[in-house]
Amino acid sequence: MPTFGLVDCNNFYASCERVFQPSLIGRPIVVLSNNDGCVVARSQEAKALGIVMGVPLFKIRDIVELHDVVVRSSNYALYGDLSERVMSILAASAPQHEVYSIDECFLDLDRLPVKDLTGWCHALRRRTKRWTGIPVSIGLGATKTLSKIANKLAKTSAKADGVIDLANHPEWIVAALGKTPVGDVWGIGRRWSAMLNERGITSALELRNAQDGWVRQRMGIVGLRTVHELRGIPCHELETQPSPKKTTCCSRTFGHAIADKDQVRNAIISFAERTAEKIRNSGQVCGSMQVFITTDPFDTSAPQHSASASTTFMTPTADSRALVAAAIGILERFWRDGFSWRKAGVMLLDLSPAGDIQPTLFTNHVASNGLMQAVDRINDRFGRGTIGLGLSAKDAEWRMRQEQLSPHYTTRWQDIPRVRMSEQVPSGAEA
DNA sequence: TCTGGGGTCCTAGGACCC
DNA sequence: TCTGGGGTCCTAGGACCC
Repeated sequence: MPTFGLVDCNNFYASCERVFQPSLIGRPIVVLSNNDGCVVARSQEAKALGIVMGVPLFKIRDIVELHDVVVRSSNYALYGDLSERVMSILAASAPQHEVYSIDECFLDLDRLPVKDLTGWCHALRRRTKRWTGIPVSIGLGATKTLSKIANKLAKTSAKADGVIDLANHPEWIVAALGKTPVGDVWGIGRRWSAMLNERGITSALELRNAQDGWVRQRMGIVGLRTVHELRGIPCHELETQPSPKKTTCCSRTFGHAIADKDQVRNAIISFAERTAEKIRNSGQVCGSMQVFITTDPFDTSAPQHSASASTTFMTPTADSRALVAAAIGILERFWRDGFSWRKAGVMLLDLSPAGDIQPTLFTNHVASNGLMQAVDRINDRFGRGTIGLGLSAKDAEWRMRQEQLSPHYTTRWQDIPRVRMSEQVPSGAEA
């Protein structure tokens, strides 16, 4: 029987905010989405106040004021960097591992020369906390799905102290599944949860006991795999090699709706530049591109419309100039006056390794690659957007709001925290 | 007033082929 | 009158994840 471990950082974004600002410990914190729109992360204290995931900030203004909730814009530079630190500790502890998301990592604990797995997990928790400041919980199970459930229980059970092993305690499984709402099972989202509830299946245990044929018919092969995983039959392997992306996307909701074509074009241009940087960074080229714009679905008084179109490249490319030109061309094709646009995006599709390009007679890859490499190096060294195609204004109206942004403590020299020494050191000394 | 962004996989149906 | 069987590829849409 395999043993999967799932390490999950507790309230990750909120915990990151606390690492360099310990005065936030014990206080309710919410972290907002881009544009400071919705709540995307909450500290335990904020969850206890009844603030739910995804709620728009303006709907919880009263709670925020009444309980003095700390509000932060999302600081992905900080979260990404702390994530890498946590993951490197996990990688050193369990060589066979899969970084599953910014705050989660699956571990293969089978071949570990360890007798007391629970003790080993507690030690790993302590080490991660001490070295990074980030608290984690660890769940163990015979499948990924079961390790997810174990992890969730490890977070909520006071007795568990952050670690629960369902793999070596099969006698706990029925109770664990019985108290897990079916919607909390990995792979069961809102739609399926509602459908299952309607049919009297409310717990993970009831889902585990459902008939295969029925599950296959209602939820397809994907749902059936989840049910098998609940029974301890692994259907999802550990993926130790991150697989290359097949698509990539850059999209934004604008600060406010925009009717002016030039401004929308400027936004599209910078999205196209950003996606181009992304795929060059991963050593890929794209075979086709899609551009889309939509009006504000929440503004019921305004006429609604969404438009999108795509184009295919004769030779796959990652050249900013080619991608920006293509994006502008696509926008021209579907642009319509008379609407106020609220969101736009550029998607690159059919990504493939840059080395696989079949050159044609009509493109000069060597010159293109050299220029793009120079651009990327300059931006890497002096900051994103230092140089570009000179078409997109820095202070454009569509740029996102980030009014509560914490410093980039670990990734920007001028933001490095300063530590003031205590009395016994001459005043003014800083480290 | 104010509502995120970036991905994956699967399936059904249509076009087309022999 | 009576109109097969088997396959591929592509796309749009729906479900899910963090």
